[in-house]
Amino acid sequence: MPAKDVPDIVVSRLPLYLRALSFLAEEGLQVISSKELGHKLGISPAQIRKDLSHFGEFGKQGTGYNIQYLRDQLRRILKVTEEREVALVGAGDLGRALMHYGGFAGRGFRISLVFDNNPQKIGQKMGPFEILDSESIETIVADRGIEIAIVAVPAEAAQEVVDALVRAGVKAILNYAPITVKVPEGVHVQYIDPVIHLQRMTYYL
Amino acid sequence: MPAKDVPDIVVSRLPLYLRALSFLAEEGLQVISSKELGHKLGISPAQIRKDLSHFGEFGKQGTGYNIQYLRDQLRRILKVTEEREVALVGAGDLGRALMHYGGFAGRGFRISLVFDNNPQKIGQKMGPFEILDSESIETIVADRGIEIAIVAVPAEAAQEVVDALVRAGVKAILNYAPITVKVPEGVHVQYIDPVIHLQRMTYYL
DNA sequence: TAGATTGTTAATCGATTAACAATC
DNA sequence: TAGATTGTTAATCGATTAACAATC
Repeated sequence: MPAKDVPDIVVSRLPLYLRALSFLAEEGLQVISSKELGHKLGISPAQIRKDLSHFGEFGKQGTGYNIQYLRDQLRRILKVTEEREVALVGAGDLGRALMHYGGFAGRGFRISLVFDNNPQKIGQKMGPFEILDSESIETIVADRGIEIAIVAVPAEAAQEVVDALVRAGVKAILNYAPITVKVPEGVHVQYIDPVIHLQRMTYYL
Repeated sequence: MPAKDVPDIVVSRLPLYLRALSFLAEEGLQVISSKELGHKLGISPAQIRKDLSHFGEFGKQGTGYNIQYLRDQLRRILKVTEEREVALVGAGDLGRALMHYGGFAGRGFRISLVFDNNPQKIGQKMGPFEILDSESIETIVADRGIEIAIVAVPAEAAQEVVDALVRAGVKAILNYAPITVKVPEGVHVQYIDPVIHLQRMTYYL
């Protein structure tokens, strides 16, 4: 359904547009131009128009973009119109923080399973969920048809967890472990490592 | 000291090289070629060589790169040879997780101040630190000469916190709040929003 | 020496920007 | 209508890759 040859870098900006538009819609605003939106995001107006043009015509000459309409279109393009179930692996401090994070709701995601390999933790409650044994990732995640997972385990355990998730049919993994993991073609991985982000700035100090 | 015109995108990859090399050094390996390193990181060998060539000649023909040596050079280039003090703003679940995160030590950073604006929390202990009043960011961070901060507060409070940090002289901000913030020229911001990363993958599902 | 791999140049590829006709 | 802004084309800019002489 989506155009087959949209550059990844264009896709990577769409969530930023969506986030800004959702905020503007909450503020009750109706319309925004590429110029104004670009100013808010630090992106050129031409780039915003070009990015959106890969998916259709969403604006109106002389006026700009209807905020609610464009937001809804972006949700559709990014396939986050419904909340998708997410499996969380790792019930440490980070896992707990993610569990309690209020920012998933309304943006397309809902954590609905939590796994850990620590016998002390398995069977205990974290938030509304019972912590499940990591050994059961493959069967339970597959049964539930979950396609998205968040990995919040130590580096040493990450590849093994990712392998289990892949076998369970997961296609999108957000990896907090500070290691590059191997996945087969067709499985997507995004990385969050705060130290990497910090080191990207210290160069300029 | 660093070459003035190294592209940002090149700088952004250096921390990934450093992370991989540190891991390889811990494993006790001595030497690696651009081909092998590229394979581990999913980056072309030519790109690794080109990236490094912006900063000097670190390899040896026919052999590759001495792992410890290149690691040390990257630490120097990225200015993470010493541990730098980091101010953390936000003592919620995420702030606590960051506080307890063991991954900063040895990679150039050490959280050394924690702020929050909640009177219930101010004065309490979190980890080894007393939680300080956000009102005092400007004076305390400036006094300590801290240049790096992590913002882990709700979106509504983020711009205000960032403004205070900038006034305190902070030059590098890692922002976990789901909002694009305005900063003056010369102040660097990196963003971590798990939902953005997840939405970058749902497009492909 | 033969084999391997670097550092670098030139070619290719792709992304961003500028400009403007179309049009609301 | 006059003014504003889109969608798109073409030009520019920049990044990646291929190729290879140098050399360990």
